Amino acid sequence: MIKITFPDGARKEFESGVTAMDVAKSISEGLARKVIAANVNGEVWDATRPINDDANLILLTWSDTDGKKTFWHSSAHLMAEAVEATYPGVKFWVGPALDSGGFYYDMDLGDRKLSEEELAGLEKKMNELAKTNSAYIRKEMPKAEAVQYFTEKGDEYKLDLLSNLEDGGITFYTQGNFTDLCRGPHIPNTGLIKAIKLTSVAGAYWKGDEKNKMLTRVYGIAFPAQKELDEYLAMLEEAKKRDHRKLGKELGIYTMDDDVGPGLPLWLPNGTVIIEELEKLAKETEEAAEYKRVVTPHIAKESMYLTSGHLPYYADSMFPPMELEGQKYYLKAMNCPHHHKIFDAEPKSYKDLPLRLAEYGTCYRYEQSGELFGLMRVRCLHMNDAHIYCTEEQFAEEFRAVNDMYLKYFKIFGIDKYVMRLSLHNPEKLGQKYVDEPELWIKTETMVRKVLVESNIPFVEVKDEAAFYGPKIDVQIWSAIGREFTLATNQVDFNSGNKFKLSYTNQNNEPGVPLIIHRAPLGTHERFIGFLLEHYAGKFPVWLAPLQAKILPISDKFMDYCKNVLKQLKKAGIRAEIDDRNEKIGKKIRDTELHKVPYMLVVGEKEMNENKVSVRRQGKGDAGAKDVAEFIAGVKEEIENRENVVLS
RNA sequence: GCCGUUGUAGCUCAGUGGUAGAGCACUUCCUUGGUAAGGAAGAGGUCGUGAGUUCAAUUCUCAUCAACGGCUCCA
Repeated sequence: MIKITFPDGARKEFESGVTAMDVAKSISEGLARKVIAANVNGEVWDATRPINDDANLILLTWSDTDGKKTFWHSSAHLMAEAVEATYPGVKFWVGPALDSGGFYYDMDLGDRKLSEEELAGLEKKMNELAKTNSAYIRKEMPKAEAVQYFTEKGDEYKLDLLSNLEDGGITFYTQGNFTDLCRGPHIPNTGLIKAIKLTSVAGAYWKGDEKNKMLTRVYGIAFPAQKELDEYLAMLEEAKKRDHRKLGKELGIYTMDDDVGPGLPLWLPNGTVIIEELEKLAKETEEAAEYKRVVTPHIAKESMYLTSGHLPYYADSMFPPMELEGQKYYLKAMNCPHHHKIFDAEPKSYKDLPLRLAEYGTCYRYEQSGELFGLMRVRCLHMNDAHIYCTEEQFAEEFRAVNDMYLKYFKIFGIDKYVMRLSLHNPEKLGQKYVDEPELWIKTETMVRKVLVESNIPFVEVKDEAAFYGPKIDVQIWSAIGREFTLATNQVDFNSGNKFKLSYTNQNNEPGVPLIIHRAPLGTHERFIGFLLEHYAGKFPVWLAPLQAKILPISDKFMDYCKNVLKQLKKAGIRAEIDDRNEKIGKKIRDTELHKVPYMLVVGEKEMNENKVSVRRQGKGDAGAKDVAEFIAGVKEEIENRENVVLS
């Protein structure tokens, strides 16, 4: 007999070799039907795998994350079975569950191409196979035997997987006619998979290396009930409505034009208003933090990028040079070298430090064509850039001040769904991807970590993600459709000072090399506004809204009064317009609502006689009549405070 | 850059081997209407671009450009 301990601390005795499923059945049939896997002593196991020793047991169902992931991984196997049945000879690589939901399987279909139309056929086959209620059967196999099996099969992919596995504990899973090398675990049987949707087919490099062969990747999602699939698909539809590319078009924020070029957004008047409000915020904030503004050209000679070290290593990400007077000029992909030159323009003393140079600099990056993505990934970008030149002693405080600036901004915008990522170097790549200064790396990484810890900022550490000149903190956010982006960045640079021979005279009249902080708390106009569009679902707070109030006359009899109200609003600095179309009030309200204008001011005879406006807040309906002056005072305050009223 | 998909009016989308259609938006007229679509008429597209097949191409084929879903990349 063995003792099984449950999460609530209860203990119960069972025969050795009992399975989680048996345990579940001993509790109730209903529970047993729901169990899809088990957590045994902290490891996720098949619910059907015998437990031979005393163990802590958690029964996993669909409501557990590990339950869902097991379910999706088993769904990937089911898909592989359907693929193998449909396209014999296919070879499989890996088929994991995704943290974001669903699964994929990478496969080599030889010369065959898989089109999206064929996914429906595969789905149908999967549904048939699911209904056979085939059990997922686990089998351990010695490595030699496994190698022989795949050698005979001619499956170089699984042999590659095996080459990295230790003998012992190598397992295979079989359901129906499909057998796969797999560490598991799996759900008890295919019958649990009730609703399947194969979402897309894509290419994916083998092992994620672009030098390798491109495999075919099929993405899918599955659920234990049709209703959940329907809800999932509805959620995707909702997410699409938030997509900044759709909202950007609907709200007249930006446009792209074939003649201008890919990744080169044209900012429409509405988008430009937002840019100017953001710049105003940044300038106010930076002024208060004693930054100095600078302006630099969009191009520079090759020699500067040789100095900076960007050439030749990053030439691929820069637009090719233009040649003039026997010199090569590059469009700038970053502002730092220009700022370093400004630092270097006059001799510096320690009394000049920290020196903080800020610029909304225009950069051009030759992003690969397949990478462009609305406003989030573009080839022309405006960074909320600044470089802080400081001494080692000043560094921690400066770095902390930059972090505080981030947090202040995030509060203004109500940004709370993000991850701070501390990006560290990889010692194995010193001298290649990273500047070969092992001690400096450790030293600065420790400093940065300390600032984060002391500021009580939750963060994750990621190795091999640093900039080539130093560690950095990135703020990761997700687009409406789930793509991850770096919104803001705060980077340490202990290298460029030397490269540019930057120096200052210290208290002892000796030369010192400044440390540099690269920071962009608002990222770029492009990405930040793309993000804000999705964050607010287009319903900008009043201070950012391109149009803040729209005056809606009941009929044109009240036009003179409307013009008078408009004049007062404009005088108060409120962005306002009159809807002077020959339409009924319901139509005017509907159109203004759809354009997500924060305030609608309905004006008719009553309002005209009382010198009032009937206020309607976007998304909230009629808020009653107010004196014009009272309304203006309220809105002005809302704007000046940059109130972050988020409407549902 | 790579794999797959798509490209018809300002927007969303039908459609066809015999030189195109809807809704919304737009213009004009009627209506002067009180909190999410009043009515009528009109204008608007050489069907992404180039080439090929054909008596005939928006439709079929190829190339190219762009967008979309991924992969890789993101100093």
